[in-house]
Amino acid sequence: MCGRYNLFSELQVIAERFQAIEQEGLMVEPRYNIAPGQNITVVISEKNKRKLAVLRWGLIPNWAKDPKIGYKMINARAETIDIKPSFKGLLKRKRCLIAADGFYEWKKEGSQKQPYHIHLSNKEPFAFAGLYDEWGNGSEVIRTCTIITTEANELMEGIHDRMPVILTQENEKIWLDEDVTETAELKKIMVPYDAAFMNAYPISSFVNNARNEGQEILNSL
DNA sequence: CCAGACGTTGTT
DNA sequence: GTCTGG
DNA sequence: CCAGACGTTGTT
DNA sequence: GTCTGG
Repeated sequence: MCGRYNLFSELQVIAERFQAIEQEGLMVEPRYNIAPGQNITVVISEKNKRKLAVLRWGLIPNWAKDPKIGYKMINARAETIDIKPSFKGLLKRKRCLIAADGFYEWKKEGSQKQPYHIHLSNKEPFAFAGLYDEWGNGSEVIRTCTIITTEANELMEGIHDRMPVILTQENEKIWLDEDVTETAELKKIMVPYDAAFMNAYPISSFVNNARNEGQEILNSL
């Protein structure tokens, strides 16, 4: 699955990488330990114009009575996303890119858990496939999102059996294309990223506590 | 029809 | 054990 | 994801 | 809102 990640590239680099021009109230600080429940930077397309936006990680469906449900909805399985009532509708109309430089997974080693940092070999930022929604109860409005997961590729297999869906730049276009509503076409691109272009290495358990921040999180053990 | 859930992960 | 908060 | 709390009453 | 279970 994907329950923690990082985004430390400069805002300008991110905006350029995703061809996203407009920005609204953006998180500028580099983040090395992004956790569910926090505000994150995403790319949304409206009328074919890409813009950066800030959403809370942990989807609260618009029909939810209790927003606490968001703490459980941090991921959506690609395999069933088109049949689950919570995600089905969003897949057609509320897709977003979630900008990242890397993510963390914990490998079970007996009773221990060893965290790993996973990133692209070229060290460039990339995007998770995500869904978002807007929730309100009359007095407040919360915009939230979730990260889609798929089975592990050859690199991830040794660490964990699931991984987030990372889109190629070509597939990012399809994902943000508002004219694309065919589930089949979208399912085709929710697949494990090519392991040949990824790298993973063990890091300190300093990352475990979500209050910990700082570049040293990326240091190899 | 209405009522009630709606999620993923990992572990058992 | 289960839920909430970071 | 992991860490950390998890309760009520009455008093300050 | 939409789906499942009774």
